[in-house]
Amino acid sequence: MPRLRKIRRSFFDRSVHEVAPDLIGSLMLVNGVGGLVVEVEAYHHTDPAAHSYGGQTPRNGVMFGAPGFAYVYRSYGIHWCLNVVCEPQGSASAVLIRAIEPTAGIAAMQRRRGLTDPRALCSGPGKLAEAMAVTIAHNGLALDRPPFELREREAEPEIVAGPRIGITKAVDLPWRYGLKGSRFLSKPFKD
DNA sequence: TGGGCGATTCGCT
DNA sequence: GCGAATCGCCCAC
Repeated sequence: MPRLRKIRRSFFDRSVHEVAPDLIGSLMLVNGVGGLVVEVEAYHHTDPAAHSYGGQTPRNGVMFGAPGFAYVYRSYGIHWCLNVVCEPQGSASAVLIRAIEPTAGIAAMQRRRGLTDPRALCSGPGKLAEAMAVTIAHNGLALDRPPFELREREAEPEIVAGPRIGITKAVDLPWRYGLKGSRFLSKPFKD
């Protein structure tokens, strides 16, 4: 397997609507555990569904900082969700990582998740955070340094888009992106 | 200081 | 398909 090019922090210094689809197919590892990104969602600061929409708070502070850093928050009081901050500093926009196709450290993920089916390990934002052991401790960490490792995809994949999941505002915006035909999505895309 | 809510998941029907 | 679990965050009081 050829050595994949490392994703630099400048990769994220672009519109979420460019970064989000460009992340599909890339390799994301945390302490060597992870796989290929197959599903993401874009959250723009002008978007009522974005955490940053109502202004800066202690929770979402990282979103207002520099691009290329991890924004981690707790969802429903139970799960952790991993985002990557995008766009020029201060625009408070991010991409939520929603699903990953496991390729590395599968045994560790199976142990953390308490199940073995590879398709169930990372098919949802809370699931992949648990499988990759992402917590609030990762909030604000740079994505181009350990424990994170991101590598560019080799070829341009076929990408599908659709409405985002689990939100109550701006529900019609088609800002969910996925790898076409992937069996590792949190939910199938409607054709 | 307190109540409502949420970028979810899982088990049960 | 539906609803409970579960708790940090945030704004109103």
